[in-house]
Amino acid sequence: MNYWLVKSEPFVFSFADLEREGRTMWEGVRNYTARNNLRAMRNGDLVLFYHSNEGLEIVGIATVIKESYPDPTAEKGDWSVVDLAPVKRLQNTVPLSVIKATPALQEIGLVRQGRLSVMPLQPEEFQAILQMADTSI
DNA sequence: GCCAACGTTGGC
DNA sequence: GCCAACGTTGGC
Repeated sequence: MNYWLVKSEPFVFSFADLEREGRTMWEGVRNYTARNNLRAMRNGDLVLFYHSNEGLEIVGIATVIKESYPDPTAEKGDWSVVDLAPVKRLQNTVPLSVIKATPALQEIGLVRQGRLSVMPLQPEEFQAILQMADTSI
């Protein structure tokens, strides 16, 4: 089991959209590091869902339901997508400001590499965030 | 709206 | 292969 975090601008695609649609193809990643992270995802991995630009907080948990395949929206280049489904909304959302103020979370990509849109999480980071969210799987 | 961080592109 | 110029992301 691996743990991940993905970012989405909620006015483009929000966690509520994911819940409404039941599943989604995580398309449009055009960064090699992020793409390689998508390719390392396995069915059943858990994915925290972060709202960037607006909200600036982790709002929910998703899971990988289809491992990487070629991005049909890519006109050129070697890009990948995975399919995600919602697991549950967090009881309490976890804001970036709180994450930044939490010593145990100083190493996560959200803090260290602000622009990366798909990043791995250490199991203990994932668990710490769930605890802060008062949420269990 | 600004700007820092960082990735990509292209000239040499 | 280096590096300057440029584009994009995303927090503030």
